[in-house]
Amino acid sequence: MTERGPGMGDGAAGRERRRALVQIAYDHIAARGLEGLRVRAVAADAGINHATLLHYFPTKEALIQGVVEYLLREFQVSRVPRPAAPTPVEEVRLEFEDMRLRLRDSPEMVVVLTELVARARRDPAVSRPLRLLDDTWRGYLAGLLRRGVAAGAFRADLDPTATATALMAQIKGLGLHALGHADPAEVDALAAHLAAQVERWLTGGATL
Amino acid sequence: MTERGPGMGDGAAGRERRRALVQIAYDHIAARGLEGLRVRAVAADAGINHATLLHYFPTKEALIQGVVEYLLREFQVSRVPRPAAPTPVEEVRLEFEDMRLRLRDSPEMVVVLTELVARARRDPAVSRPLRLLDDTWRGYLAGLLRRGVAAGAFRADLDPTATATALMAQIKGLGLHALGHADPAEVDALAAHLAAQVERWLTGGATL
Amino acid sequence: MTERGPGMGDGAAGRERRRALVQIAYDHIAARGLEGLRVRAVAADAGINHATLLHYFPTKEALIQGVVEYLLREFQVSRVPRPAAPTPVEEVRLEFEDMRLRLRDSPEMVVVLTELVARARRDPAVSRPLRLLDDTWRGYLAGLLRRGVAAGAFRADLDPTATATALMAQIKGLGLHALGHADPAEVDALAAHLAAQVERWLTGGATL
Amino acid sequence: MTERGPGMGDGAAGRERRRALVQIAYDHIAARGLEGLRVRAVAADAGINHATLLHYFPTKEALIQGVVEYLLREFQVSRVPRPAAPTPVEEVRLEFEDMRLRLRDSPEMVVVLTELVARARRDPAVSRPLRLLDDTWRGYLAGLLRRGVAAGAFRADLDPTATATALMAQIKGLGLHALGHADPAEVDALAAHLAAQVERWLTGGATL
DNA sequence: AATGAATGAGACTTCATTCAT
DNA sequence: GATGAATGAAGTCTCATTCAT
Repeated sequence: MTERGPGMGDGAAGRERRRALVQIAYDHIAARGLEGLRVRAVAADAGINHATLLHYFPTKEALIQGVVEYLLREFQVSRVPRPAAPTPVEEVRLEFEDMRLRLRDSPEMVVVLTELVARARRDPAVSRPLRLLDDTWRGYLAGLLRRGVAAGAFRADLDPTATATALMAQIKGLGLHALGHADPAEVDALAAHLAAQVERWLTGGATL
Repeated sequence: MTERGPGMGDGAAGRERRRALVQIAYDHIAARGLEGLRVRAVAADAGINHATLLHYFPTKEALIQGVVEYLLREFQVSRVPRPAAPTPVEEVRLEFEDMRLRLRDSPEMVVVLTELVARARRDPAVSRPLRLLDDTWRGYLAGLLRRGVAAGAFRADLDPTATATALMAQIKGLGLHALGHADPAEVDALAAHLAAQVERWLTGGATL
Repeated sequence: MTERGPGMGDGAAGRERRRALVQIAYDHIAARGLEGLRVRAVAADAGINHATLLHYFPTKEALIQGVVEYLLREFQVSRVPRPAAPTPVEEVRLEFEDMRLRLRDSPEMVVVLTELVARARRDPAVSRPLRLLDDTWRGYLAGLLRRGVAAGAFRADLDPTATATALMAQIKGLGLHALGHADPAEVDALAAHLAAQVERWLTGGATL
Repeated sequence: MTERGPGMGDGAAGRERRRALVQIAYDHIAARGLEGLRVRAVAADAGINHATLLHYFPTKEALIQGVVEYLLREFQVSRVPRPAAPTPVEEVRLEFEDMRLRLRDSPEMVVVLTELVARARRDPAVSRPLRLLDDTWRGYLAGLLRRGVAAGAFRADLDPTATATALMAQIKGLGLHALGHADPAEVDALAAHLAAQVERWLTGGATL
């Protein structure tokens, strides 16, 4: 995905160094924004010459690409482990819980993601993987909802895709709102509120 | 009298030119991001020397500050006109409608806002007015909800403040999601879906 | 001497304003050096628009010229009043006393003078009046010495002009040294020391 | 390893280039004053890009600092070689000779020094090393005078420190005066005159 | 693989000066 | 006489990138 010269950073040591550089760049973006990302500063933090960094990532854009990939991987990893046989309702609740825990334990993740979303509008190299992430996520949620409907846990007239989209928007809203309001208690309350509201919608009366 | 103090560029022509410059800067941010904002480019688009721009805004930050204020004003202005005696349910629905129309008619507004939210984390001069906007909005929504409860339109056990916060998060989520997904029909559907879900929550699920 | 447009600042009020501006410029040079002299800052301190300043001094150089003239005038004025019938020895001593008092009461004068001396090397408009000041001073001192020789107060074999030059160099050295060493007691001691040394030279034995 | 830290440009070639840049900056200051020092012009004269200069001196101030250090070194170097067993009288005379030769052979040194003295009032980074130079010089002179007194060459009632200070002031005065009066013969005469006067003071007027 | 040196494009800002009103 | 607007030249500094070693 990233441009990689032949033999460049392909050994085990090379891979490790690339990983370390991405991690540092990620931290820098979290702290100072994409706007404040400096190749020299990242290299300095890694204890290497900035020209050496460009051996691993031929360009600043390539480094940012690395961060995007890293972030997407982290998103998969940081999901709370699903219990063996969760109910559909439980599974939806865990989606909010995922975001709640991320906001509590690694808010930088949300910060960096927001930075990337802002840039995505001008940079297909960023928007493409981000959209891919969204599509994967929506697919997962829609499936989950469909299973819930089939199992009778959710209303029969539910539109799985539209509801999945709404779910995502609400979770994103939770993240965006938390970004501007540091109080963790408020964030937890908001997460609970949204989860409850969604639950009522999913399981609620037959009307629409 | 004093140099660079207030009072400079305060004549009618001066005010107008300041407004024009802010408008241009706003467009630039929408198109290229805060990161891509260039004093020279803004001045060039305004047909003036870039030093002249600094006559009106002594620093780039001041110009950005001007954009922030402009945006907040626009937010007030771009609300859909409320009917004479709307029902509480109608009023809530109009909140989603506001965002939907903004996303349709002036998506840059949401783009610029997202840029500012990202920067707000590092710049109190941006975060302060943004937080003020949020507080005002929440106050308005909470009042609206309270009136709805009093009028018997909403569930009696509603927590107005928490619900107002959730409402805001959902509307923000709508905006953020729309940023990444250009299809207007999908955005409209999402807005309708969220409004319906909220309505069910507010009214207790019986009415529609 | 300064360039002055017809009718510009020639009335009584105009002259007074010119004087005030020069005074402010003089203070600025004393505080921040010629290097730090700003037309706008001077105008601001005078409570006028910077463009108005340029009505009185069409250019920054003209303003500096004004300061040079002002300084030369001040130098005449700040001499200690001579007693009715001073002895030649007394008169020489008063030359050191003049510098000592200036260093004590208006050190800016010496500061500004040093700034001008430094610039004089590159600016004939400054070096010319400065050289004039020196010549006048030397003429005065040589005359004084000649009278002292004639009166038998000084050695007969004194070279008036060479000695006048040496006297000036020593007084300048006193000033320059004081610039770098703030302790007034040390400066006073130095002045006394130099005066004593000169006196011994002027009145001393017949040898050379 | 770290960016812009010490160790950059410390190879033999780096040291040499730094030296060359300082030399050029020194010449520029001599010719156009500190006020007229331009990073770009220095780089151009060195035949390098101005950004490359900032690779060696991260800031203009650092370059000036380099000039200060260079000047102080030059001052030590440019002293006339002392004869094996000079008399104290001879040693004092050589102090004036030092300044005379500098004024004749490298007047820029005095020019630059005057520029720095003027700036020292506003810049501790300049005033500190300058004061150090003065203190060293005074210490040397006081020791010299003390030895002369001990050897019976100078008056027994001499105050070594005060006299050392006076000596410095006179030599500075010689330099400052020479700055404004280009005629070398006059400068030589002045140096001789001051040396003779000082000598009479030191020896009590009897010897020569 | 790693480095230090070098570069060029460009950013923001400062400031004396000019001009129309 | 006075002002605010406007300008252009110039200045320092930043930064991603290239290159020789």
